[in-house]
Amino acid sequence: MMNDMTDKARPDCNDPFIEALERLIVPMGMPPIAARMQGYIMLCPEPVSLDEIVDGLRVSKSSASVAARLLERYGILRCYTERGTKRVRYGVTEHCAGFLLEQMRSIGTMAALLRDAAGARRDDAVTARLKDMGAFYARVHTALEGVLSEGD
Amino acid sequence: MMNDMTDKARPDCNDPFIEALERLIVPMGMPPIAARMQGYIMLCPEPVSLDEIVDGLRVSKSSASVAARLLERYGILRCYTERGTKRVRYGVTEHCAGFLLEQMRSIGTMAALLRDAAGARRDDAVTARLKDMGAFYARVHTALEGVLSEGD
DNA sequence: TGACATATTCGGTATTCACCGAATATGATT
DNA sequence: AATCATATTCGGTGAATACCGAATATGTCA
Repeated sequence: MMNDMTDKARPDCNDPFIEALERLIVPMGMPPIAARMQGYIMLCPEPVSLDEIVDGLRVSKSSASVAARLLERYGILRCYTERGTKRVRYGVTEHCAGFLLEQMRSIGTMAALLRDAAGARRDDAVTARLKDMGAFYARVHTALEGVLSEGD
Repeated sequence: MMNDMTDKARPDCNDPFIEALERLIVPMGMPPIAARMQGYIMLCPEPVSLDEIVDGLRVSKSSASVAARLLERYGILRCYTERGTKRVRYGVTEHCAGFLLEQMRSIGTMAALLRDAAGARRDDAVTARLKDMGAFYARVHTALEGVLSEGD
């Protein structure tokens, strides 16, 4: 039975790391509460319950629930359940790799879009440019794949 | 004196590439008109004027101006001026590298945030985790730097 | 300097997003 | 099946974003 965190181990919701992470990933499309939650849970030594997140971040239960589900879907958080209770806890995945996987995925998608667009074009200069870009993005995608699989 | 594009060479604003690119980068925080403009200009053989963009994408002149400036700031478009006229034209940069540079930059920033946060932590398990993550993100950043400089 | 062409800024408006608390759904136990 | 604890969904509301057209700024030429 995991204990709730003592006040000493509980992150401060105004921690500079949380604020900096929010400034980094919110402009990238991450909703604000999800961003802060990611930062908060990254600073927690153990997985935390929704109620602890609610207390720690001072947000509504429903907002916490929605954000946690989103982060789980992105591979940033992992959900832990427990026999005998409906309560769940969320902890960070290894490396919060969701952040990197999402970027790798978008680069791979871009490479595919460019390759498809090159196949559809009729102007030679545009076709050549799209092919060149597509190959470049594919190279970057392959490199990312390599370094991300080494990290396992 | 560059001629305006003929109808044959002018991209269709409903081109599948433009729509797919919009679906990819708008959720990443790119404003919709800027996303469509990027796709449109990537399909143009030559740099295009704001009026051509307005006609091609069916948006207001002011929206086109704001979006073009934003894409220029992101390193995705390049602005071409011409003696004797105030008119400007926008064309894509090499590889639209702004997309990749921005991702590399965010990974580098993440590595730095983690390193700083590890230095500030007092719980050993959290410190170790942040250090490990920071090193991982730094490795990915370095690999991206490598492959992006080869692309030049 | 004035006229004109062009880009940019500004304020208004509609739409979307973000967040909340209430209502509802769900899981566990007796 | 009833009860309770917990998570999730839903609808309302305010804030932020997106886009427009008018107003303004800016560059060029005579």
